[in-house]
Amino acid sequence: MKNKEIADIFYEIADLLEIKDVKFKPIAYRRAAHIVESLTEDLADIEKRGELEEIPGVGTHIAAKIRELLTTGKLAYFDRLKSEIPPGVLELAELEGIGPKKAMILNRELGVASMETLEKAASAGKIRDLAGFGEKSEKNILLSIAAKKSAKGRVLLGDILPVAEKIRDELAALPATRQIGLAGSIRRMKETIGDVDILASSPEPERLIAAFTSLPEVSRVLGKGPTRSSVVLASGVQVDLRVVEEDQYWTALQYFTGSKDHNIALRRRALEHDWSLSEYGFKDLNTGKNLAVSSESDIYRMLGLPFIEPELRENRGEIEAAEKGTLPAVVPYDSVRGDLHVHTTWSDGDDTIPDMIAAAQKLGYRYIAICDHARSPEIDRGLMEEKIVKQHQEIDRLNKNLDGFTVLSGIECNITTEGTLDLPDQILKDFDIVIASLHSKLKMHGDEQTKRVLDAMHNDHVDILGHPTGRILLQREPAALDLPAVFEAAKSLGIVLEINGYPNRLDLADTDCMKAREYGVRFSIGSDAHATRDLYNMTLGVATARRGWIDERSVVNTFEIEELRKVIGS
DNA sequence: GCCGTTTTCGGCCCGACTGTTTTCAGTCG
Repeated sequence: MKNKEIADIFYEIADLLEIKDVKFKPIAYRRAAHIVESLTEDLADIEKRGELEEIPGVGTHIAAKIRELLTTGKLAYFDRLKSEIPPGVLELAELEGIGPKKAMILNRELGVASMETLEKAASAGKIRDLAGFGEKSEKNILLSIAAKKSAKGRVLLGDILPVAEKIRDELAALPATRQIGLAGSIRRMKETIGDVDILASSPEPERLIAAFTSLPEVSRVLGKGPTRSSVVLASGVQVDLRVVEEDQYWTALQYFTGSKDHNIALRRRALEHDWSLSEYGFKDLNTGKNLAVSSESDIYRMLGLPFIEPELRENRGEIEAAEKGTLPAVVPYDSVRGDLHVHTTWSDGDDTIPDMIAAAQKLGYRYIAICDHARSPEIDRGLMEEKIVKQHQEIDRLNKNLDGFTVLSGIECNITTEGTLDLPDQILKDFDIVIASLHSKLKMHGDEQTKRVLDAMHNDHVDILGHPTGRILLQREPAALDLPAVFEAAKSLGIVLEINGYPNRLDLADTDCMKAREYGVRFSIGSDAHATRDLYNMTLGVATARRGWIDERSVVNTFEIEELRKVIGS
């Protein structure tokens, strides 16, 4: 049984215990689940060494449950819990405004066990008579059900980030606004976003909130108070605005950036100093006085820690690493010198090579690698061999007239089901850079899939493994690869692993980056641009690398062209 | 159920908003 499956069971146990109104255990299970999920080693291996109990958050009882799951694949305690909770109650508790308590009351009093039966009961006016409910809650339940039905759930960071930035900028322009910034998961640059958090300070919070709720993008106002408001956009995305006093902005920004687990860990730490940390600041519990803070760095410094970048705040060991001074200096957004994965009209791109050069120069890049697709059964706009010669002639011609900028001739090859590439070696040798990528048969069995990728990596001409797992966010699971074997091979063969910045790929994923970096491999961040506007995907790729704890020297496209050429042997 | 340079027992992050109440529970983030 894999770590992820065990973590999921612990998460569900936490939910079930919460429904049963058991105190504190849900926190313990959730904490254990979170830590298990972010381990870089298999629980089975840790168990073999008898070191389960040394995992933070895992004590005698949870360790025993991990052992039971590893050996039998089942957990009696989990099965018993499930049998004690009426089916459907968990589903009810997922509705906005319904928690464990109300879900249980609805089930007990009305026999409601699904969204459908709840909708019927609400429509029939049966809910308003229950103790603790009223007409308003009945109406809100119907609204929540409608919202749930139409909700797309999480959205891609790349889709929502520009929208959020626009709203932020609109509010920033108001006279009532002092400081303003994005917070929450969007500031941490998580690959998908549930809702958007915006934090502001203002001497006139009500005025700011009134402006916010009447923005043209807003389709429904969920709540509106003197310090916070929630709205839903026409796209179905929820946006929360909090307004605080100016001197509370930094602690509030830290607080609302999260993650929740990161904050809980920080607050624990604050309590060790007899301080209470909240969005309103530090409070000395002995004197009752507030401690001044004038930046986010101040908060970390007071807790004896260096500043922790928002992208790292996931409670994946960043606090411990910060404490030990082993936190990596993650790759800066402005350190990228070029883009190594760019398509053009030569294959399935929308813009020409000169267009892409001009756009790249605007971004301050020193080079780009044109990596159009090779012709494959899967890619019908890919390049035939005779066109490759012509493309190289164009690139040579363009390079002669460029000063301080280099166009590298590259190709994105498809890895065939047999683990070969779709171009012969005598052609591959003429490229500066060769990316090998999976585009088809992503559901192959794990052993076969891994062999296929490893075989391709053994081709001497391959420089980069493109979007290594082939996942499509919210759509397609990653291929069942033995990633440790791939990382090992990348290290020994000198193959660079791509962090693909295309909004629905972000592949390698942040957590895979964290694992890969332990092997000492190198990465390239590529936009996979199919048009000039896509070059901005680089930001998403860098964000993913940062979330994966990758430093600048591990990313080859932060190198100047001479050093890059040495790495890719061109 | 976990954890301990103030604890092996007694804590476990903390505040806003809503809708139900007539002082507060539940939910959310």
